[in-house]
Amino acid sequence: MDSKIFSLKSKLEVYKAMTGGGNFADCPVRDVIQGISGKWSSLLVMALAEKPYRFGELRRLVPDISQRMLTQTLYDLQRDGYVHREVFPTKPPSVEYSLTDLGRSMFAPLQMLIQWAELNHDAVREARVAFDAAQA
Amino acid sequence: MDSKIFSLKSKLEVYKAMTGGGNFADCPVRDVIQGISGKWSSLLVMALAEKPYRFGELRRLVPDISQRMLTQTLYDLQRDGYVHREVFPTKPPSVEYSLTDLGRSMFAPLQMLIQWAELNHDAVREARVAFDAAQA
DNA sequence: AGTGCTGGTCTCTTTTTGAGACCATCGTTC
DNA sequence: GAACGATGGTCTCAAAAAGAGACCAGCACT
Repeated sequence: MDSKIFSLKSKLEVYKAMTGGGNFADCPVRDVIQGISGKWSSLLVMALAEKPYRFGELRRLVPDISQRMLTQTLYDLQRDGYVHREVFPTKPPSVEYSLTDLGRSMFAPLQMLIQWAELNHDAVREARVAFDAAQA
Repeated sequence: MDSKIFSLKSKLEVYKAMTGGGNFADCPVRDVIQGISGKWSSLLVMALAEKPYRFGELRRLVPDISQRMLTQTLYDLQRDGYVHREVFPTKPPSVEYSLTDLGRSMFAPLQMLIQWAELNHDAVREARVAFDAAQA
């Protein structure tokens, strides 16, 4: 792990990085973030961070993903270089998905967000309840 | 900031946290993550981390968001407790959006991911090009 | 011959998103 | 005094994305 990702920048610097210096569209950072902010991407990266999985295993692990979205999300993750796909010539052929080095390096900061969520999901749930009560 | 979010857990622990101990559906961590993994959520949190903004300012800052999605994403962020909405009785009324304490505490780990993206967007772009070339 | 497992694709329906018109009110301008 | 712009939205309709489930080929086992 490169420790530089832990060296905090000022909010303004981060802001400029994401916006591309004042222009929110056509920004590479935003492009990368949106690539991993899909509904299933982080979940699959998380699963594969534990160990490599085969297609059917992932499907059983995440029961509420459709086969279609599993195929497509894995394809997108592979295209962006986070996931490696390997076909084994068994009968029938089996396919194993695993994180690449890039994927593992991305999982490190993602883990921070997951830990935050773990510590704060109560606060979020309470905020929702309070908000819905105030609306009614 | 609670420094505990920086104390790394094992991958397996994180995995169990997100899956709810083996069950990927009905998991509070996953619920929170999916709430902030929408297409526009992180972008708006980022903008508001710099300073509070008014509705129209956000719209001009993020030119490719529709008014409809801006309204709805801000509503969702407010409901989950990340964003505070304040109406000022000017003529016509103006509305200011700002991060709550919860929103600011969530922005800290999000920032890690943004920094990772900033450092690695070249690698991702190259992976895409290589993948597309291999497919053709 | 029938059944199951593999990792998908194809089609159809429902949900989500995007594009753009419309709205009420007030201040300013012509 | 009538037109215009700015405020922060909502409403409708079209397009895109996602979910549900049928289907497929090949081989093993019974």
